[in-house]
Amino acid sequence: MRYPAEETAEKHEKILTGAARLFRDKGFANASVGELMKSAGLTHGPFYNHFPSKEALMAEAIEFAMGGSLAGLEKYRSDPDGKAKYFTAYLSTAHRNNPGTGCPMAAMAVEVGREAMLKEPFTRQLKGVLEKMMRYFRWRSKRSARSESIRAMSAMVGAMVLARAVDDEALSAEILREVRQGLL
Amino acid sequence: MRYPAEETAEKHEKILTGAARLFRDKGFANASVGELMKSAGLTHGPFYNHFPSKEALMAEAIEFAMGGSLAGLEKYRSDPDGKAKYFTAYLSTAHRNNPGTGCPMAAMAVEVGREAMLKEPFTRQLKGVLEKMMRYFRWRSKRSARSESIRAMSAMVGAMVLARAVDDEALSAEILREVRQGLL
DNA sequence: TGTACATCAGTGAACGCGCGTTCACTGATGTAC
DNA sequence: TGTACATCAGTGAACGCGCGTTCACTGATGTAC
Repeated sequence: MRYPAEETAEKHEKILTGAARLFRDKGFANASVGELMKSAGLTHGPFYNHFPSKEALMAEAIEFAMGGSLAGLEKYRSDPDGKAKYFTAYLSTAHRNNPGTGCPMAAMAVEVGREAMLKEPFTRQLKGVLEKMMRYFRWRSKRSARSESIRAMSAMVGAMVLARAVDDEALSAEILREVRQGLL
Repeated sequence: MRYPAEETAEKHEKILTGAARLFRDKGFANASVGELMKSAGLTHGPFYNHFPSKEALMAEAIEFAMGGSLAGLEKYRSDPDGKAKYFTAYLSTAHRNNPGTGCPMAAMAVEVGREAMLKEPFTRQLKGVLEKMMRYFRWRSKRSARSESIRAMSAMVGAMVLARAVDDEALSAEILREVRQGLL
């Protein structure tokens, strides 16, 4: 049956939100179209009314999730302690334990590296994150802002990836703590 | 037909070598048992003569690949410039372009984080790498060796993961370069 | 040392399963007159 | 304003496919006598 246009747009958004979470939690390969649609409260059929393919949804989900990260940076803007607060929130066990709502770079970048079609949106959004980090935080100097941002981003992503893969709670927490202290 | 015992051991090794490469290149989910066996010059059937399941092979492949990384550290041992050489080799475009023979942490850690059974071997081997980094390289002080090793490892893994996901050669090279300069 | 037989890794067809994707159908909504 | 009809997102069965895994069979090797 036909549905009001606004409901359709709402459902598109719901699929995207669920996909952004499930892709980060389980990876692109392990999150099935049926599961994604279920998370939006629909059966799997109408998926193709919204997206031309699973790969197209992956690309949109990357944009969506990275856009969320970008928006998340706003609240640290023009806070003199913004940088320290951001690093501390990023390198927390809460973030480690919730990949589905966490940093898309830590959760998705490895798979993006294997799928050429996903690199373009990822790269574009990463540039946006980098620019905001440079502008919103207080770095040692204006000249070093870009270098420092790249180094901080790499250290945080690496720490999160390793902390999640490690079985030993003490070591996992140590990785997060050491990298945080190295950055502050 | 029956085969000499040494050939069987050789084939086991061949499957493992191929798996360690293919898992790093394509990810666990995207490397099929059939493909793995083909890379060892066999049909898919006898896989279960060698391994009880694909998951068991994943665990062995992690051990094998991480063991290779560990062995690779030996050549930097007791070279006063060992640390700088290691960081430079790690953060090279050659390494970035060849995940299949590169760092298992950068290639596998995200998926390990999603599969409880794989965390134990990964964690054990990571501890080995960390210990060798502490002992083989010259750090600012003995007391800071562990912190510095953890920070360097995190920065390198993060840089590699991001450099591989990025579409823009200039930015990808910049990430590797900046992190290298930050560590030296 | 020679012969008969048990061993067991490799073969390749087959299994059930879940995947991404397609499609004929439904029926409330929006629109033409 | 009321009526007839076209629209189109959702339904759910079905498609072909490749996956991990199983299995009856093969036949050179190793071993018992």
